[in-house]
Amino acid sequence: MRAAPTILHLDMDAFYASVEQASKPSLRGKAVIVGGLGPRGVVATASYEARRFGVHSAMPMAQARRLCPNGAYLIPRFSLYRAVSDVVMALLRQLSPLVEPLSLDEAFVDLEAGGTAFDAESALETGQRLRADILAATGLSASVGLAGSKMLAKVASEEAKPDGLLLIEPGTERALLAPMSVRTLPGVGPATGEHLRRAGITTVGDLAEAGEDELVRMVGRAHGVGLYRMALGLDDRAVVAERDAKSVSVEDTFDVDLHDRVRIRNEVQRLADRCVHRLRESGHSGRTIVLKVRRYDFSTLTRSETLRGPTDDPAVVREAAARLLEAVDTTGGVRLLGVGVTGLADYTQEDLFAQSMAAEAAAEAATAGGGGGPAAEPDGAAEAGGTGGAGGSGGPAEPTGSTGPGGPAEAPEGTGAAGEAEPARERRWAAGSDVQHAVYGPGWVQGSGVGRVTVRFERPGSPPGRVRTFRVDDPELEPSDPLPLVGEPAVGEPVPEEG
DNA sequence: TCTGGGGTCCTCACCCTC
DNA sequence: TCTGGAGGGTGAGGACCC
Repeated sequence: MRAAPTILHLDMDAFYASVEQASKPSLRGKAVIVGGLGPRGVVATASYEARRFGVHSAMPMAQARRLCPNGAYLIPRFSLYRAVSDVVMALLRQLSPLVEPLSLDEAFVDLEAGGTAFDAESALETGQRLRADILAATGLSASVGLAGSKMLAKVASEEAKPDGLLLIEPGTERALLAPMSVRTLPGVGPATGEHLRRAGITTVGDLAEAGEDELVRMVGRAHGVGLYRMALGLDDRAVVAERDAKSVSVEDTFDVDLHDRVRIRNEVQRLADRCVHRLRESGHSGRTIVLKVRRYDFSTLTRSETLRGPTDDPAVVREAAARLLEAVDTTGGVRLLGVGVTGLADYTQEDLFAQSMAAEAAAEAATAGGGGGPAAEPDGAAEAGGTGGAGGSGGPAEPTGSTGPGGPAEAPEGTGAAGEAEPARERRWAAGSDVQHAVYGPGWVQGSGVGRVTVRFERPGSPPGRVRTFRVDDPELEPSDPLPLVGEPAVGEPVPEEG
């Protein structure tokens, strides 16, 4: 039996870059590249204008700058992207209760389950209406794929990009897929693609011809069976609305490799705290602690330890991470450190009991005048990016992307100047971030350096605004929250001048 | 100036128990 | 008592995705 083409795959076009263009009118039609701006940053999203220069996601930012020196380079503003994504996902949920978000800008929808489509005609109509609704609600374009399965719907939206819609008619799948590159199929990345190419398999048609046994021999059981079925256009995975997280992790890449063992230890502790913070936010505890280390030569290793029971105690995670670090040789330097927790469990009574015991023990230790042990730290120590005083390290680390070009270097290692009044740090203005000026109103940072910050005063829906330069410590300039892309009345705000 | 961050899934090796 | 195999748990690494 052929499935009706009622699985919809939605893909927002160049999402982060499009949001930036919508919120910054002077960037419309220009090459916009969003990603980490530090020396080790990579491109998260490039606008279609930037793609014409060969810039694409996951490319090192330095390479992107060489290819497209006149592009606008911006840091990601996830809070804004999340807000826009919420609007889009709400529109999808009006179509069906079965919506499976894959990321901020992508989702599957089972239209039949929502009663909004039951055949090709009604699916097409729904898809077109959805694209129009998204445009009206966000000002952004989206591509839609419609087919009888998730895999084919995703292939369809990929083919429809940008700003298009494609429906794959039941019965035409194999003929459509056959000439396509194996890389079209989800799960075939650079390594598998190269592996297949060496065996003379470059198209989906070649995959189908090779047969299941041959593919299993080449790429393993699970992958081989899956690949063969996809090559035949077969995919019966259901759209799943709710998925449980399986792990929580945090990691930082450093602008400069870390060598100092004390500093490395401190960073691991800080990451452990951040990880626990995220773990608690998600309402989980976890049993296996994972330490990730990427060394100076980009070789990556992980070390893990499974506890007797799940925990969300920062002291326990810190200690486990520290133990794991002891077994890792870091001579030569490390460029990335990460701490993760897997084997997640729901919050349980046992956990609460264990924690209260730990808290009691900590309180006792404190009253006994011990002091110092990490286990004695109050709960608040898990707060991410908190006061920074707990760790005693030389100030918070600078993850890649946080500094602008030519920004001040991170604090020197081992400067434990606790107690001494630190010299006031120069205010930093990351390119692309939102600001509010007491006189000129809302704007965004176009660039900064040598004590100056350049701001363009414009807002979503306004004409391109004018640029002004201020001292970085100008008291009239404040960081601000992003403005909504659509529907914000510009009452009482100064109107940007045409520049 | 090479190569982010947060995930998922799979494979393989090793150890232990039955 | 010894041996072999199955199967689960654990640890490490690789590939992939957005």
